[in-house]
Amino acid sequence: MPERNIVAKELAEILSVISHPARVRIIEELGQGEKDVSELVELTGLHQPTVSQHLAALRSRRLVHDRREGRGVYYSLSQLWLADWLLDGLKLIESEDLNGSELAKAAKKARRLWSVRKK
Amino acid sequence: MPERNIVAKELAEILSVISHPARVRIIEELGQGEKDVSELVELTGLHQPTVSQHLAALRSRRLVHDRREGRGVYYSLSQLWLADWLLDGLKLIESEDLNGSELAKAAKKARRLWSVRKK
DNA sequence: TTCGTATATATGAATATATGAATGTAGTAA
DNA sequence: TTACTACATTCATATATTCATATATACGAA
Repeated sequence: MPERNIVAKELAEILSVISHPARVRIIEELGQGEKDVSELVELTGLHQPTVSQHLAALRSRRLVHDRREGRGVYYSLSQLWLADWLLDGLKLIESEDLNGSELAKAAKKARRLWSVRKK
Repeated sequence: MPERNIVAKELAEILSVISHPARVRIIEELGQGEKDVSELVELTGLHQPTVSQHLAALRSRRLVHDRREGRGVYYSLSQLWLADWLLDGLKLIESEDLNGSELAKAAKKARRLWSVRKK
């Protein structure tokens, strides 16, 4: 079944672009709406070049889209549901150690925080 | 927001366990139901030690559960919806290059194949 | 043009991950 | 016990990622 292997490989590649703490954070922040690099730097507490590098990785897979306006470059999710899909994945953490571990609680809280889409 | 960072890190860690072609395949195969190592070796065409290593990775995050019966060790998904969730992620491929590229077509086909849960 | 701000890219050292070969262990049958 | 089958682990090597620093580019204002 070479077809399944090809698709599995592609999917794995996309997932590995996503599977980095900084990139998860960026995706969730962008789930709240378009932001420019400075905002993302501030929100994540990372160095600007680091943020740019992660954005480049996300861009390379077209997970995000960029738009230049004036001095800033504004990023948004190519598909807004990506953030929601990721949030659903949080359930993996929530039930991982079954009974309300600290981590599971944090995950629930984060899911609540992030799933509110601010206007 | 240290809470978000902790959760993002955890989620990223789980995603990186998943984000390997062999592990995606294994998860999807297990989405069809419990299988022992030999079956997985045959289905994926990988060497047995390789399959065992990937299973160990998935086990370490409790994404799969193992059960010994006679000679074989049977694996199953800790949460069946994990396979479905992953399949939803395939939409990322399907829409990535917009108009029906070969890859997008393959992804659609794979999603059909895998989303049928055999009895 | 020059200056300042915002963002991107290049480099290199540290670290992490993957792969394949060899070996180890657990159970079954005789 | 021995031999066989099924599976797991270890280790060495190869390869890839990551982060910080330095440098480059793009644009607006003056």
